[in-house]
Amino acid sequence: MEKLNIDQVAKLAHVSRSVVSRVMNNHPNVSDVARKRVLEVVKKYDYRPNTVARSLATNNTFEIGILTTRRGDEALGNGFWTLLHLGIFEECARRGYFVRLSFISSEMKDEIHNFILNEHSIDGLILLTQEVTEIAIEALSARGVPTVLVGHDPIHSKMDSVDIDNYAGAYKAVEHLIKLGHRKIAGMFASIRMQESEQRLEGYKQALKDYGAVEAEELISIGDYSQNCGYQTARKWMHQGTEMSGLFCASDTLAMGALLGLHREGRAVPGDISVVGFDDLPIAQYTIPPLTTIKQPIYGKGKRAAELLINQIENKSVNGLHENLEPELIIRESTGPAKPGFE
Amino acid sequence: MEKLNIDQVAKLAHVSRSVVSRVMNNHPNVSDVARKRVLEVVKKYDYRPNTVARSLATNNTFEIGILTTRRGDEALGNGFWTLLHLGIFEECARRGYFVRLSFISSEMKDEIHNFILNEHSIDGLILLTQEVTEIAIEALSARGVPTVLVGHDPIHSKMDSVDIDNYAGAYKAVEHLIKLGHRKIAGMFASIRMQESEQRLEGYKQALKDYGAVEAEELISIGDYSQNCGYQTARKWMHQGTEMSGLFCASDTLAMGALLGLHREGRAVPGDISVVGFDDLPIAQYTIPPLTTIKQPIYGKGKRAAELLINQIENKSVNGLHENLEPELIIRESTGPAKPGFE
DNA sequence: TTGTACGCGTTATCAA
DNA sequence: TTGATAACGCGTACAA
Repeated sequence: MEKLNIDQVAKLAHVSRSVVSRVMNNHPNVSDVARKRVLEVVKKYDYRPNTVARSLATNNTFEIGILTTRRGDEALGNGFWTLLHLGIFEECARRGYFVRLSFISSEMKDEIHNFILNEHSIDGLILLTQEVTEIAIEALSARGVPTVLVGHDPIHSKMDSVDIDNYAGAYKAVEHLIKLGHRKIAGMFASIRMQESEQRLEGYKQALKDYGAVEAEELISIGDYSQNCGYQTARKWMHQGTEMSGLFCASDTLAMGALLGLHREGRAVPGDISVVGFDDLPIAQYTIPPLTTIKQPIYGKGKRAAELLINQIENKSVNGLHENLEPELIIRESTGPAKPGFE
Repeated sequence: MEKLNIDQVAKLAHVSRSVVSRVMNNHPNVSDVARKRVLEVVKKYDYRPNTVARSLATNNTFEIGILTTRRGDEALGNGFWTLLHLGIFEECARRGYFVRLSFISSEMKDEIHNFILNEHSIDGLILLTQEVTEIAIEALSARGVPTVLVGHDPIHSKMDSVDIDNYAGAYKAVEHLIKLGHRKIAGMFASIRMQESEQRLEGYKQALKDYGAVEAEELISIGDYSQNCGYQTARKWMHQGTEMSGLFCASDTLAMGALLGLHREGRAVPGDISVVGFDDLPIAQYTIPPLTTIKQPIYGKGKRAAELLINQIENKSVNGLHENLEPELIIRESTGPAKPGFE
């Protein structure tokens, strides 16, 4: 069974190539008999138009690129990214687009030019994380590639972006602890150069303020999202004798590290300290104890980003849209009432 | 700054398009002065050859596809896949290939034909997991796409594949437990329809046999790799009063579930039961207690698969190569000596 | 409704 | 060493 091209199909169907092309692209103005003849040949020989030739003629590839942060194993290996990629992939598949995957770091700025942004090879781009945006945006701005950001970036407000309401998420987490009676609630955050992280910090602070709980600098740690950071910080606090009965971690990975750190220091969760995470990674159900956390729609974020991007590609309309999805409190077993008298 | 095409570059450099083409592709037989003139124009206008047109002319796309299992969130969200994807990506990037990402499940066999295997759009394919192989292989076999399997599949022995030595890994895990004095060692495995899983079971059994430890059907569970399965199985065994002092789990996710299950049932790890996992996911360092496990080179597996695939693409040589990488025992804190008198 | 002819931007062949 | 010219396979005005 040879591979046919459009001319051979046309000949076999006794029509011109235009007719074949119209049939393949569902264009109108094709007589029923012609269409039928073409479809028979197509089916018989399993004809598929050559994607590359089609791209050359139409100047679009039906392929989008996603740029993911390239960090260390620990940060990449937490399951967050696969879910995000999956959300993007499935929406793209639904609408007929392929997905090209890349991991980039700041060391490879040159490669981004030469490799990622190869001319005409993709229709659009999704940048995962503000970190990625900072790395790649310069190379992108020159060319006019449709782009969607996952994670708002105030500096690039003309670009579509999607995120969750980080402020609200953090607020809900702290509110939950407060309603359980906790007054001294520590917080672990990643670098506030990222808007996402800054807003989680703001939500945390505002909840403390609104409810009149203890606000103190020594109850706040700024580092990164790694388990290791959570672990080290928790141990440091315990060694220093920093008093707290609640702990909000701006990611589940931080929380996981903190859980281990607290365990090492002989503190019971939630007996001595209640812990809330952020993300609701699949593993959060299986920490010891299972983690109360703020669920963010990771898959949904990816899916929505893909939607926005494809809309942009197909309508040629740049919107400067900034969308927020809602996070949700998931109560498990790492939080409990504050001990009476502890305030 | 307009985008130029090869003809415009040629005109500006006062040469013919052929010369430009040769320069861009590092072909010989170009005079130094001509080369210099071309490179000046290229640099000045930031000219990049149109990838699509090039693909049409050369009939290769410098893009490979990877097919990942599409399972539930829990199974996808454990960090394994990102690492595997990263290994593939980085090797591809090094050799100038793009990576197209897809997630497939058995429900979408049609889409695999229509979408994934689109004509001429990729140069080769990596199938992650025997599961994926089973789903996609039929559609693939018709066309002659270079393919590499991650995870050996006895049925498709003519295709290149890469895996780790699953038998040896399991053997090492059990041997470790035995040397700590354990005699009753349970094992949790995934479906033995997968060669990978079957070999882990074999390694487990053989180690028991070689060292004269207890071999018993009731100490073996066959399910899947999910945390939930580990959790349920552990609880079931405890309820039934199944005696054991060691537990080998064929994945870290199983082990994580088991850890929680044992905890719920009031068993101390490693005080009452020592647990060994498999994979060494990044999270294995942060379970409570940190998990002793068999480390497999996840990133390296991806990298090696990409190497094999690109070799195949570029040498046009199908080898039927089956490569095994070595797993390694990582001792953390979930294993300890058997209690004296417990045998 | 159909068919012809041309363009998309390269690479490859072959003669000069 | 160079430069026409012919593919590569498809989409699409435009004319019929």
